[in-house]
Amino acid sequence: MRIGDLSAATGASARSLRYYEEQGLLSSERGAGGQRQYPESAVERVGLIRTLLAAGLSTGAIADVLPCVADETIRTPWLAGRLTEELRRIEAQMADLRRTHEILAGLVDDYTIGSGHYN
Amino acid sequence: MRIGDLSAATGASARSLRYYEEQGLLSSERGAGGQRQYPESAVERVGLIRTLLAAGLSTGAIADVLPCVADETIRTPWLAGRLTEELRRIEAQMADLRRTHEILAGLVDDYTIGSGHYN
DNA sequence: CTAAAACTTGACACCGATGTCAGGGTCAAG
DNA sequence: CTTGACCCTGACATCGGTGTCAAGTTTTAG
Repeated sequence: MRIGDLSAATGASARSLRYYEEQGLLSSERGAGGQRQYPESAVERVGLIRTLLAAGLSTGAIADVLPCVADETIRTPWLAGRLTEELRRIEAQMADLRRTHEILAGLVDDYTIGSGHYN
Repeated sequence: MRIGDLSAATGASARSLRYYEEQGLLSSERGAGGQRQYPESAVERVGLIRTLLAAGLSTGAIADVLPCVADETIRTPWLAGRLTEELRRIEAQMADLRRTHEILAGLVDDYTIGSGHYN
């Protein structure tokens, strides 16, 4: 498939797909005219990339982690450390979100109760 | 207290504190020489601002929500909508984080098991 | 009084993923 | 062949919170 097809299949813009390749997250064959050619499996890979991006991982972090996902035999101690580092970041971020969620949810509850009973 | 004290007390840089004021999140009295003067309560307020920022709320969103936190009588339907909007954003973000957390945690487990039993 | 420390405003720089535009190739259908 | 859709590279713009530097004012300690 060409870049437009992959874009349509994943929701990522062609710009983003080229960027992922530039950052080493995605590879492509080039046809005669120099146009990118992707295997079907690229759809899944882009999905994974987007998932990781959505969780706040940088392209650099993803570049570190992706080989590990692709080839399970690549398991260096360094990589394990890298993974747990990102896990800690995610856990911290979730804690931040929970705190704010509680605050805002509390306000909404007050509002609902207040408007229902007192306003 | 002056800006340096507030900075020390909250961990926010003086630059950030001025920025928060510029964005309408924080107010200050000005002394004779034009220097900012904060009440003790500012410490807590800055803490709240930072919590909300850490959860990914923009200064604009915080500006919308803060009056509501400060004065509980301010409860317009619009504000309730604004709050739930942010709540949904936060929930979506937590879902993204959970997905990635599972992926990465799975890899770490594989690594641990693998190194323990097979490597 | 003086020097250092703290403050003021204003401006510019950064990061990182993405948008967008320009100028030029490629490909498929008529 | 031609035309329109698609693709290529390269470059510059964007956003938002923060860092940082500059030049000038205020406060505080000696």
